[in-house]
Amino acid sequence: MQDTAAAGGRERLNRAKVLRAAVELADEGGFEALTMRRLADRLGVVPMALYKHVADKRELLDGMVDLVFAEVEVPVDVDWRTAMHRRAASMRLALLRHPWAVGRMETGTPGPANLHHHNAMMRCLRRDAGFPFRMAVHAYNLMDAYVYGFALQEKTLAGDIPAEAARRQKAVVDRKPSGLEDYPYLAEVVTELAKTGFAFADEFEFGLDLILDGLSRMLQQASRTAGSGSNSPLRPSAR
Amino acid sequence: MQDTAAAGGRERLNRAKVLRAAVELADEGGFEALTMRRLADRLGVVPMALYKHVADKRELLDGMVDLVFAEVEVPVDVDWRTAMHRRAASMRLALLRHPWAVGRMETGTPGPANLHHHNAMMRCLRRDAGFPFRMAVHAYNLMDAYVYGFALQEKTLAGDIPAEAARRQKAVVDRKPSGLEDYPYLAEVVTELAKTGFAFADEFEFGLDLILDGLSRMLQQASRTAGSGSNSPLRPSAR
DNA sequence: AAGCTAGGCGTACGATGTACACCTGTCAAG
DNA sequence: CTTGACAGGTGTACATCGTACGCCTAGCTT
Repeated sequence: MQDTAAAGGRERLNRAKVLRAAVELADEGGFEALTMRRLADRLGVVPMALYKHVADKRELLDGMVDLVFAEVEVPVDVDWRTAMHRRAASMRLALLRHPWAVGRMETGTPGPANLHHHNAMMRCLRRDAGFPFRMAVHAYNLMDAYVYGFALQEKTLAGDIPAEAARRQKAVVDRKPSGLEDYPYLAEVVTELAKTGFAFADEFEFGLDLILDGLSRMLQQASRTAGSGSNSPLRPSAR
Repeated sequence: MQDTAAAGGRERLNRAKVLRAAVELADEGGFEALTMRRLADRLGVVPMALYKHVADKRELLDGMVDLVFAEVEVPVDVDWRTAMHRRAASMRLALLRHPWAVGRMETGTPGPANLHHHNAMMRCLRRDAGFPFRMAVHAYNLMDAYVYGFALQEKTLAGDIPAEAARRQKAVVDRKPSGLEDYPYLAEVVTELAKTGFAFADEFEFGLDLILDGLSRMLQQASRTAGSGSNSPLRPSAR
């Protein structure tokens, strides 16, 4: 079968197929499962054949990351706050689908979907919301840091591979004889969250709403003081 | 000289020395420079000698991460807000000194410094600040997500290896003929920040203050409604 | 019909983590 | 003082990784 496929008229490979297969492979087995050899196997091809479509593994990763960016929506024609809320939620879900992408979204050479995404974000903040330039940069950085950081924690605490998370919790609980008794406040967290569970979606919403609240408050304040001559305070409360 | 050192009375290795050398190596050359062989070289020893002190590379990394945790201060005997501010700044600086640790602080098996740190954090939030349990968890998650996420961006945009950052900027600017002209809002960011520069420290403070503002506002509100019978709204503004 | 080229194949090399067997200096027990 | 156990350094070897280099062939252009 493999011979017939190799000898007969098999579909030709192309860059898009390689990238899609790579994403699937990484989704299924995690980042370390993504190997040029395994990727070639999955495509029914010899490892070196891949190099006719991607320059090297770094470029392959760049392409994969851009596919993830393409999955993230930046809504238009809604007020900036719901747009930012939806895009943050959308980014979180994309990173939940592709845990291997966490921490890699801004590395490597940015692809077209990446550039489009960032441009749409800045347009929303500047034109739609009306943030002054520096404040838009601040807002963007803050939101991105939160989303990426949250995705990172969600991945290491719950996701990637479930067995890993279980092992970690076990390691904390079964800590020698006394274990957590030296750490009463940590013990509270472990026992309490073991009872009630940990809802990442709610957790995410909490921080996101708090941040968006702060930003919109600051935006109102900036537009209020815009008419007067006072130099507007662009920082939250200063110390 | 190497022979004499090998033959003569060289200092014995121990776990702490191995960990310290590993941190130095990763600090200097980045994560991918940390190799069992190179680490052994630096210690004047054969690769397999390391395995008498660490079980494998994963355990080595666990130990290294715990050294980073040990560098992060959680101030006591100050009000919760300055404590949290100082600890966040301290964490950011530690991750700036050790970029390889970004995204790895909560992976692997937690070491003693890690446990101590988390316990101290929860103690500050629960006992000193007086947050109710769920709110303390929310607050901790929010702050950690922000700090880790910010460190991630700071590392990929500025740090790790400077040459990398320069190459990235170049790649965006020299984008074929038209380049950024399809992305006017992105272009604004590139040109504007090229002029004025990008102060990560200020950027960090902005987001941190905004978050701490939100948390302290929420804390006041929670303690105000604590006396009355109303079910306290533990969420920022809910949509 | 001729030959150019895109794209798949095979072999090979250096780097990596680490299993396994060995050797040796130090120190406690007899 | 001898002995023998053991902690700790050594050497060899293997599977797996990314990828450089050269060959081969099908199919399209001329």
